[in-house]
Amino acid sequence: MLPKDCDQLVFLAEGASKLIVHMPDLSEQVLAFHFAGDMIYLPHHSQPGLGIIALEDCRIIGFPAKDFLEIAELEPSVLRTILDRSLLALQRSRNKAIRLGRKSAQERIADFLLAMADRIGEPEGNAIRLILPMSRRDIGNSLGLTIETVSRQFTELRDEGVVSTSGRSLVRLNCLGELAVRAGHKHHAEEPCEFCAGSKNDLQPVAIATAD
Amino acid sequence: MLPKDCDQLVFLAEGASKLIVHMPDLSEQVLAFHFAGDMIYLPHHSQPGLGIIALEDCRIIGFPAKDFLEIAELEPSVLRTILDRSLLALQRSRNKAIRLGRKSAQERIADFLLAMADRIGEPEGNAIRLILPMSRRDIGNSLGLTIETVSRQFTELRDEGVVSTSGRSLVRLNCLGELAVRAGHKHHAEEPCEFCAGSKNDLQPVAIATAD
DNA sequence: CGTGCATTTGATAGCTATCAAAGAAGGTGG
DNA sequence: CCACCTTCTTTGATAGCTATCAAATGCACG
Repeated sequence: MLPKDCDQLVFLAEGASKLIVHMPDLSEQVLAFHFAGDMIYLPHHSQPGLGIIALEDCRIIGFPAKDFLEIAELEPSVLRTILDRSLLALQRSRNKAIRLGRKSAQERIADFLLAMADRIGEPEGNAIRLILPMSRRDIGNSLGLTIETVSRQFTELRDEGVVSTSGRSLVRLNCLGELAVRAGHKHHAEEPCEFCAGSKNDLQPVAIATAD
Repeated sequence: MLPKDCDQLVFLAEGASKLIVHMPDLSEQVLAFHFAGDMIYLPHHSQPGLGIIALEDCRIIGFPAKDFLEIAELEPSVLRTILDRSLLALQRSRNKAIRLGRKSAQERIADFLLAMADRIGEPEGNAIRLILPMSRRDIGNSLGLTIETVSRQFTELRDEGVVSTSGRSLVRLNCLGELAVRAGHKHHAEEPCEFCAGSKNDLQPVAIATAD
């Protein structure tokens, strides 16, 4: 696909992808997920083994970084935009490092869901609807958890009504406040939503409409 | 110290520092260590709670990012330099995420020591001498480990002759190959050094000269 | 409707955090 | 220069969490 002999600047125009790195043990580690509008810098030269893998149909545009940046220097605003995007990527990477460094499995999953809600969530009343393009394996790989642990955390959140799921990819976040608590972002939800308040002890999770 | 009401660009001219973020539970998380020559971008605006803390006497220069970048746009090569530094920071952050995501305590410590060797190590024969400016607590905090686990891993590496220590801050990496194996970078050391070869089973670690 | 893969669920082992206490290291004041 | 004190580090014992192994269930696709 993309030439791998030099640094690449890739623009993801449409779709969703994962940025991965091949590990010495031949497995792969997910570094980040990317969505429409993202810019991805691939320093093949200083860090071999990087790769972008599509999670669904994508439209991407790639340039050799060297050439692109040389041209961009003629137009500082372009360079500035690339800088801003890189700084955003850095911020996301640091936030991820925090997740991985000192958070439990449930905190990582809750934090992940909130991060996805920010990026690809669609409001649905007081809740947020998510269509996750990545598998449980990818999620676990990205968060430093096994697929089984990811599944158990989803089950727990579902049993407690914080989220609802339908099929493999559709997730509805019923109570962002409670999720933020689970993610360790705050200590107590100020206003428990109807789902959390009711289903914490005994109620079954509400069925989720698959949309039309 | 530095104004915290707007994004800052900080240049560390001399010394060593840690970049931290204050967590909701009032504890702090170490995001990165920085050394002479590093550029650090502090997005106070989009991510409150960041801070730079000196680990030893430092000389630092800080600018409001907005003003600096406006001026830098007039000189593309400057902007380009800042971009390159940011991309380097991104790469380091991603590597750290890998460490935190799927590595054991020993792998994290070994990887950390190799990373420090690259940045502030001084060759000493076939070994590398490190003067660590940060405490065990900072190391653990940075790697997502407790201070006790860090200490246990140091002890193990010391008992096996891979490293020698003297006092709190002086560490000598006796066998980079073995350390790389411990870090999970490769599977077998091609040429075990004198220390590793001899002390793997029974020899005591060699005393380390404190240098004058 | 059957096949294959992803997910879920269950039981157990291993690793690291936590709790507790002893032992160095460095700094201070006598 | 030495005794003391504070802080950091090391060491030990235990509990908790997650990985691992194993098997069942569910979902998508042909």
